[in-house]
Amino acid sequence: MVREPALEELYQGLTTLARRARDVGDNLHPGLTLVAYTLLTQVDATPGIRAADLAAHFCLDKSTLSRQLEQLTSAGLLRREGERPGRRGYVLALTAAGKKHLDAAAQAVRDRLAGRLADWDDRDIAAFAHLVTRFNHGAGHP
Amino acid sequence: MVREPALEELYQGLTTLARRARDVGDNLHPGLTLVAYTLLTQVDATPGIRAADLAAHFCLDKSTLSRQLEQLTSAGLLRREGERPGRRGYVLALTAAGKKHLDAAAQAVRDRLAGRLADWDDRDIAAFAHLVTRFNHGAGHP
DNA sequence: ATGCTAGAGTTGTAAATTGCAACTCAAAGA
DNA sequence: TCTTTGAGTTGCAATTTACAACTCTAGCAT
Repeated sequence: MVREPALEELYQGLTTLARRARDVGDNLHPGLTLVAYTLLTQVDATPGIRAADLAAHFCLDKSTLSRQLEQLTSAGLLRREGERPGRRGYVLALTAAGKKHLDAAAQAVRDRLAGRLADWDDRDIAAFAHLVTRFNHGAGHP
Repeated sequence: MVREPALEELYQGLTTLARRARDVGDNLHPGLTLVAYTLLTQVDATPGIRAADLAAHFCLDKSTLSRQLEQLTSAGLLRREGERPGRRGYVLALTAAGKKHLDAAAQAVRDRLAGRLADWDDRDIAAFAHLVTRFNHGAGHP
C-alpha cells in the first residue's frame, strides 16, 4: 500500500495539531477561549442549531455542552430561542454582543493566521482548508 | 484578499478537529491515550530527544511533560537514558514494551484511518498529510 | 384522550489535562 | 572557583471532559 506512510504522517500531524490547540487558541483569539470560539462560530454558521446538534458535531457529551452553553448564555453572548415545531429542545442564536465578539475574534484569527501562512500561496491554503473540512465531514458519524 | 475566506474555513476546521481529538483518539488507538500516543510517537521518531524538546514541540509546559513522562516511565514504556555531552537533561527512549505498544497502536491507527478515508484517493491523502506537516512546522515558534 | 416512550437538557461527581510559580540540581562559562 | 542558566520536579489551582442519574415534555401508539 502506498498510502500507509501517508496515513501515519497524517495522523501524527493531526495529533500534534490537537495537542497544540490550547496554546494556539490562546494566542489566536485573545479574550475568547477555544471552547467559546468554536461554539459561537458553529452557532453562527448553522441557523436553527440546538445543543444536541453541537454535541454531535464536536463528539462531546450533552453535559459538557450544557455547561459551556450556560456560561456563554450568562455572559450574554448566546440566547435560547423558542422551539421549532417537530423537533424538541430549543434553538440557539447569538446575541448582538455575541456576534460582535465573534466578529472581532474572527478578524483577529484571519490576521494572525495570515501572518503565520505568509509564505503559503493561495492555492495551498485553499486546498488545506478544503481537505480539513472534508476530513471533518467524514468523521463524527462512524 | 482571496485568501480571507479560506483562512476562516481553515481555522474553523482546525478547531473542530482539535475539539474532537479526544473522541477520535479514544476510537483510534484503544489502550493508549492521546497523550501517550503522541509522546511515544515523537520519542520514537526523534532519537536523542529530551523532555524539554518535547515541551517545545507540543507547546506545553515543562511540568505537564514531566508528569506525563513519569507515567509512561513507571508504566514501563519509556526509559531515561544517560545524558549527552554538551547538552543537559537526559535522553528519552522507548523500552521494548513501549515499542511494542506503539507499533500495535500505529497499526490500529493506520487501519482505522484507512477505513475512514476509504473514499479518498492516494494523492489527496498525501497532500493532506504534507500540508498538516508543513503547518505544524511553521507553528510553535512565532 | 390517555399513557408510554424516547429525546433534550441539567446536575452531581470524579478524572484527566494543563499552566504558573517556586523550588532543586548540576552543567557551562567567566 | 563561582556565577549563571538550563532541565526537571512538585505544589497548587483552573479548565475541560465523561458518566450516571435525574427531570421534563413532545411525539407516538393504543
